[in-house]
Amino acid sequence: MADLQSKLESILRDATVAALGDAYADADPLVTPAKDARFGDYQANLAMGLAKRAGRKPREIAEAIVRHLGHDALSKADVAGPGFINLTLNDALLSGQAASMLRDDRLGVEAVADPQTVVIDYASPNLAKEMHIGHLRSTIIGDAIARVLGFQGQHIIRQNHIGDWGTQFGLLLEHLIDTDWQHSADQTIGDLNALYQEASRREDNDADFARRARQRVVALQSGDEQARTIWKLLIGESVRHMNQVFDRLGVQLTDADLAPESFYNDRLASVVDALDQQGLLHDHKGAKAVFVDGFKDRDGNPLPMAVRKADGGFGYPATDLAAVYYRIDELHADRVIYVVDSRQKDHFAQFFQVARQAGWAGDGVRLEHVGFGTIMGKDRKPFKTRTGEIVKLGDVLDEAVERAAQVVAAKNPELDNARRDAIARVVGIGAVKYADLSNDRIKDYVFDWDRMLALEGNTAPYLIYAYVRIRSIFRKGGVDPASVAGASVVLTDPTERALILKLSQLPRVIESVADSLEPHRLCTYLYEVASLYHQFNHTCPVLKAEDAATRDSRLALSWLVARTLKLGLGLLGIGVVEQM
RNA sequence: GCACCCGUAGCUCAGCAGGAUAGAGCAGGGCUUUCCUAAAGCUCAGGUCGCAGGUUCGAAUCCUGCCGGGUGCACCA
Repeated sequence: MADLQSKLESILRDATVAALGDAYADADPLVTPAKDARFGDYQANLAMGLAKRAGRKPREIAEAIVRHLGHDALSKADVAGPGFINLTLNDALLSGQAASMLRDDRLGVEAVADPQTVVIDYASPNLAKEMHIGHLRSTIIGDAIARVLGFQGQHIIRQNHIGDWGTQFGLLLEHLIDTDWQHSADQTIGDLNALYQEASRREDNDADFARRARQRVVALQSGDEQARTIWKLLIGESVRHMNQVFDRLGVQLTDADLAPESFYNDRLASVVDALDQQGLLHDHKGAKAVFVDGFKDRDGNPLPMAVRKADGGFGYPATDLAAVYYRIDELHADRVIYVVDSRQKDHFAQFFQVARQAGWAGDGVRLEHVGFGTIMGKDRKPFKTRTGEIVKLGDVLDEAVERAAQVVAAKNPELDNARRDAIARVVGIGAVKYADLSNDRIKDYVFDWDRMLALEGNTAPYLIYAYVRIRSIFRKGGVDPASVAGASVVLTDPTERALILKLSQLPRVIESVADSLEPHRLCTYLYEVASLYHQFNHTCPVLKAEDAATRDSRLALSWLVARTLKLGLGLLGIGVVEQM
């Protein structure tokens, strides 16, 4: 099922060739949804651009193309302004489009013909510390991207590149061994957090401790039994905690997706050797480093990327290089996506270039850093608690659910506690995620409870409410959605036309999110759908429609909206509820 | 110092592979409920799209230079 815009593009292309000749077969018809309903449904903007090439006036070209349109999909096509071609679709075509979307469980979004293998590296917290607000964005943006690409039919490989191997473990291990720590079953991540803070403090104040901690890392990485035993306990507890947070967030990451730094330990040497053999390694103050064109340090000297430190240990670039090699060579990635804070932009640019220079990433492989900005407090500084501490992710989720429960209780006091709390979990978590995803990811955004839980505007509660309203209609009317799925959609009101046009744009939106890796585009779209539905709802009675055919048509249209919202929110990792 | 990102209405944000009078929510003024949840809808007011050049038939959108704000430039990830 081709989407409307594709159909129009093909119609316009044919007309352009008919009007101007075969030489114009490659001209992009520049079809876009009309900016204003007064202009029609779609517009084609190619005439102005072709004027110079064809040596004719733009309006003349537009008129020639329109004369050759003569297609029964269009009820109207005319030329306006400097040469815009305004197109109005036949009602029958729109009805047909609605009917075929109703029949299609993918709502008109075709699976890609040639699926790619896409590796997505996201969440990737450092272990041994409790998850905090800084982990939110990577986790949910990455998850949304994985869902969207997965829905397209791409082969998705999630990689949670947890930091389980770095210096923080040296500190923690040394401290625990020092204090004769005994593991017990009821220890939690909170205890680990406290222990880590103690260890950090000692590092700052005790040079000997710091030295021993560094040695402990070496011991761990070379397989020392005592270190390994304690390390496994720490990792186990950290992963358990991480999974709890993922579970609450509704993130699709499991232990099967774990790709810890430690996993690459045995591969580091060979990766570094490979670079050496290609002559890419150079000495830098005793360390082995790669120098990448275009990167300079503060003094303007070439910037080294140390893959092997002077003490023989491997730097984090070595791990990243080993990982990208593994992902391309063994996982056969066509596309590797890193969802990481935009502050690491230079680092990614650097090692992507190394991967290309080393010949690991050929022309067919896309390496992409999906950067994102910082979550700010109302003071426009990085979001902290009132006392200036890092905000724990668990606390944020608790508060979100609590606040959502209050909002729901205020609006719908009849709900019993259990039901209200279940709704609050979906709405509260959804609100946090949506507030994040609906912003252009590259920008910083201000974390604001009131705004994210507001019932109006571009928020999760507004979208979920639109869904709830539709479910309520079906409930009150005692209508089984399956019974209207085959109904023919008739157009009686402009809002119905606007809705169908909007709904039919879903495939384009998905495509644009998949390409730009910007989930906020989907948010904007869903908000427009919900907003149009409320307008439709205001002017068009559904259950009390004038006749049975209109009623069924409107029920069918409502059902299509509900499915679009549910699917779209689902692709963002946000759930819906049946009532609220 | 060098590099990158951001700068759109009072506030929070869309729009930026160029297209018609720049959109939304909040806040402010006014209105709509015999009708499925008024958690809605309609409407008025509000903008030198940071500034200045350039490219173009056409620039918030592309290019250059400034001015603000932020970030990065480790043998830490």
